[in-house]
Amino acid sequence: MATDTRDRIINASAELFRRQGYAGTGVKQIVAAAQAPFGSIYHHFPGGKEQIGVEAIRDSGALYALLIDAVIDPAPDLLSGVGDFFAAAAEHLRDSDFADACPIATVALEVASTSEPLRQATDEVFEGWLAALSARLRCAGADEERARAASLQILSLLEGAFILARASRCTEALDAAGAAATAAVAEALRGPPPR
Amino acid sequence: MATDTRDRIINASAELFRRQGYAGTGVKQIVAAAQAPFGSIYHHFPGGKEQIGVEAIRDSGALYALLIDAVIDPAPDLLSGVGDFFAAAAEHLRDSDFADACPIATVALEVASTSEPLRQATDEVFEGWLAALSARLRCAGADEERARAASLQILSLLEGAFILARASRCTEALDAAGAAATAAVAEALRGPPPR
DNA sequence: GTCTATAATTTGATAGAC
DNA sequence: GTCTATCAAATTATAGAC
Repeated sequence: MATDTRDRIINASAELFRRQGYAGTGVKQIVAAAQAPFGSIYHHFPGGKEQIGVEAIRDSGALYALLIDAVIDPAPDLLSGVGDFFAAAAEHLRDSDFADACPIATVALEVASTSEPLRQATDEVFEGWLAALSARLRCAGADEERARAASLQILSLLEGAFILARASRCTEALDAAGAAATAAVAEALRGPPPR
Repeated sequence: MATDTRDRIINASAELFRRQGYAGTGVKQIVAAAQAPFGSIYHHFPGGKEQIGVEAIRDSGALYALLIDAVIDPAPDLLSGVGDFFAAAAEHLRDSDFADACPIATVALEVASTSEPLRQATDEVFEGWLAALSARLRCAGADEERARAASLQILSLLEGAFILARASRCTEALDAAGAAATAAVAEALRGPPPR
């Protein structure tokens, strides 16, 4: 199939970018991992490495959004769902020898000041995740403003804890962050405090 | 002076790594920014780029620790001190056109799975910051366990919010994270809840 | 010891044979 | 349309002139 090669290239790129970053991953390394001939890169992606980057970021973002659904939605309530997600993230990180954390965080930091197309792609992915989180908080009863703030806090906690966990090769930070994230959910659902 | 060149190389490297990451910064770019001749790199740093990386990470870490002191210690109490730090971080980020966030986060993610010496350097820097935060929380009355957890939460919030802020070119995430961080401080100082 | 010139390799990208 | 051979430029690193 013709598009099969294309998919393999995107998947391989996404995985490599997640672990080594954008600049640290060469196009040759990508085609080797995707078991694709070198020239096919520029047949399927006329925009070269940057186009691959944009598509890999979007693809990773959509896939991770599905993961969020899959872990949070089966939980009895949002509070435990968020807690479950941090626990699952910690487990997956350990199982991957501390390689697989956020699929786009490394690239996001690398390209924030060096490539507008890539920066925008990471921004859109983050905003998508935030919208999904925020919608769930609103469904659970939080008002718009609190839902947005809590979503930002939860995602910040997750992303920051991923950094500390990968650097220390230990999931302690994810445990602490998970506790703070569930606290943020509880706070958002508590509603405006009586004064 | 002989060591002056060395310092300029480290300073220039630290600045470039902060904005573009480790893999995205070439040795030639470093010597150009440091206004140093190319050969002097390997005179002062026989270990090459990786040695420069380790020293730049350590140097950045020590400098940022001083900044933490400078912002938090003048505050009337730890709670407002932590709040001040997030506000100062947001201002500095805006002033640098969203380039200057955490000095080592980008590198930390890049090297976590690719270079043990660099990974260890980032780990030590993070642990140093956590120790400084934890000591302040203990001074303010938190017990050891709560001080450690709150420190991890605060640093995770800061690092994660930096990612979102750089990607979105907007400091909204830092504001939300700052609020959660002060809440974490308050929680840690509240002591064990009566049961 | 400072620095230039260059080595050896790898980078992203292209041309053109099949 | 698939893939090989190759390009020019950039990469880290070294040798050796001064």
